[in-house]
Amino acid sequence: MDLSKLNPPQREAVTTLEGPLLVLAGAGSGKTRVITHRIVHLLNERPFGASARNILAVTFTNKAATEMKERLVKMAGPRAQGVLVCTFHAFGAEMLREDVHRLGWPKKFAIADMGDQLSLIRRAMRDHKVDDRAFDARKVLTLISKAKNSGQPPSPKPEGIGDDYDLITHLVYPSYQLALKAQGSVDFDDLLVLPARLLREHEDLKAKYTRRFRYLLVDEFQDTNLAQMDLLRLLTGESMNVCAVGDDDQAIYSWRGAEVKNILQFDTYFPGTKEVRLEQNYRSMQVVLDAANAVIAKNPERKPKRMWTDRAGGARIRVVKCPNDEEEARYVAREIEKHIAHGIPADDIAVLYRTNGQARPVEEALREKGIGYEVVGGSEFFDRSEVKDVIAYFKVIANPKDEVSLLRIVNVPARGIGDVTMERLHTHARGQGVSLWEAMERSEGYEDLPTGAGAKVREFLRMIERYRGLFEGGNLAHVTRNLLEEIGFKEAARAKAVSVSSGDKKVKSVEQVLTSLENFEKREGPKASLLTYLNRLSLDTRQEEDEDELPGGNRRVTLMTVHSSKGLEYRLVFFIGMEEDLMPHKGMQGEPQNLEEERRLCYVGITRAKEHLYLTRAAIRVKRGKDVPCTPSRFLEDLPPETVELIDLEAPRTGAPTVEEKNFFANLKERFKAKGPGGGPAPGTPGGPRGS
DNA sequence: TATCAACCCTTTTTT
DNA sequence: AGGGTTGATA
Repeated sequence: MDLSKLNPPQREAVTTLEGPLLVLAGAGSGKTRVITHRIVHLLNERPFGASARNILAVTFTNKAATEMKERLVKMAGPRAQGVLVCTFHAFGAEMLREDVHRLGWPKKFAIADMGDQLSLIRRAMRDHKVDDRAFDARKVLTLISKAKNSGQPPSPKPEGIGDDYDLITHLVYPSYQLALKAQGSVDFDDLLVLPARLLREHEDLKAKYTRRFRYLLVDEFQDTNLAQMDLLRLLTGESMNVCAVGDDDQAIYSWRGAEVKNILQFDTYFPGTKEVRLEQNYRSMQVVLDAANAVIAKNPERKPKRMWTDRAGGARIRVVKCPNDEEEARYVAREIEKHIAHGIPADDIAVLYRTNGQARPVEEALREKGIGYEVVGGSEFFDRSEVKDVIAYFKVIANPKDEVSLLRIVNVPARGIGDVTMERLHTHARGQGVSLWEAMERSEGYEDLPTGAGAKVREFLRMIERYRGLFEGGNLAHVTRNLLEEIGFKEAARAKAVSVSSGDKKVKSVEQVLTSLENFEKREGPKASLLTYLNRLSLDTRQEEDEDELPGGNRRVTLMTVHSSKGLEYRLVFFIGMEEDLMPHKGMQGEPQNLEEERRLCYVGITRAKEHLYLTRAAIRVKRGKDVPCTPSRFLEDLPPETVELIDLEAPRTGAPTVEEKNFFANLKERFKAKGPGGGPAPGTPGGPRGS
């Protein structure tokens, strides 16, 4: 490996192998390069005989993990296969897979998704006589998650209770945790908390893991939370060979409990930390970097740093005002078409937005033009009710104690087992202290149950048990097909639909589940089971790529939230919806820290661009089916005028610009004039707005 | 117990 | 706009 291609601080980060190391890596400073080179360097140097399996690299997403692993293998060959690259959560799941029984969970535990969590919380609320409609279960979930991540055990703590939600949380948290355990499940937070407990309470495990993982690397360290830090410290052990890479300016997950503190106080957790700063940006042109720096500079309390680049100049940033969100999308599609014609490959183009809902119009506009695209994240597929139903069948078959899923499917398709019946069974289950499933098994003796209802319940039970046996033999997709056929699932789904086309869509999504299951079996081979499939599903939200042939080869434009774009880069970036209440998002403006995080989010979005950047906004946007006038994002006003080219798409047929908008543009134009215009778009780039 | 119409609220971001 | 829930009716 050629270390001379690295700049001095990069080289230092790569070659400092022993002891704690904190790499403060600004946007585009070659962070990933440092991590991969460092791992390859470890493989080459073999300090104290260390080999690939002594290295653990933790990334933020599964996507990042896969990509890093691929890169490593490319750089270092097959010996890099032994390096473990994964997310904290995936790592935790792996640890639990082996040893969670020591904490009283079954070896075959399931991972509860957010829907499961909310159902359990709602039921716990009802058990505590809390109206689950008057109080938002999601808020309770957030509070429980915060409690877990800050190390609070599930015991009610009378002091420190503030408002109603605090009280409810203290009531509900223990019941929730008990219910979770009773159905043999763990939630996302448990994937971090329970492994830490294993290491803390079991010396042999601590020895096993610290001996195995002697070199730890953590990417995106600014977005780790307390539980992750805790786990990291336990894994690090005495050696403290830990390398954390991050950028406090890109901390955008505080809402999930991430603590920038982890980066700012790294040295107190790991005494003797060596700090390396990477301040040269290799990614973006000067213009883009100037804009990004101007936006982030307004945040107080950052680690001082100055990003610079030697890539002078660049195309001005297009700040585009569009009449409405639909026009915005069509403008984006038109420009993408032009840039592709000018030689920028589609897979070097990204459209970024604050909320997943903004993807819709863009998708439509791109489809209209026949431009291939891929939507990252946005679990739309797994949110469809028929998909959830099929998954719920899997969950019940894999784990009969999963009450949430059982209740979901017991009457889907309708088989005459209604709410009344299930309610009665539930009462019996409670009374006898058994699971709902067991109550169903014993239902023959229940007097309040009509014989017809009881018979149907037991018939359902036998059917599920029969399929449990069939699934044991592998052939998951095939068995699933039989199951769905037997219960008439597709027909029922189609019948439930409001229209023919939506019925077709439902059937198609069911078929997609089958395809995904088939692919999973192909990848995993004989060790594929329903449980491993379900666990992979909850840990890795990536959708399968469909293999459709596209006009422009298989290169696609990427559509995603700014959050998902962290760590990625594109030659051409569209950051859409640059409006107040969207970017920064509504409700994020009260607390100053929230606004600061929105600003960092904006910074992250801007710094994804290597060459061309568009910041678009709509004067009118459809929100919940209503036209809402929108004012420009305050962040636009922070852009240095000399980096900006203002474009105002023709006024719409309806809706004149608001006074604020007029003022804003007048203002920016004045500043623009004062600084002196720098001419039109840079050579070789497509022109401004033109009608279609 | 199933079905249909009226009403409701949603929306931040993700492992 | 869209899906989910509630309440009246078969």
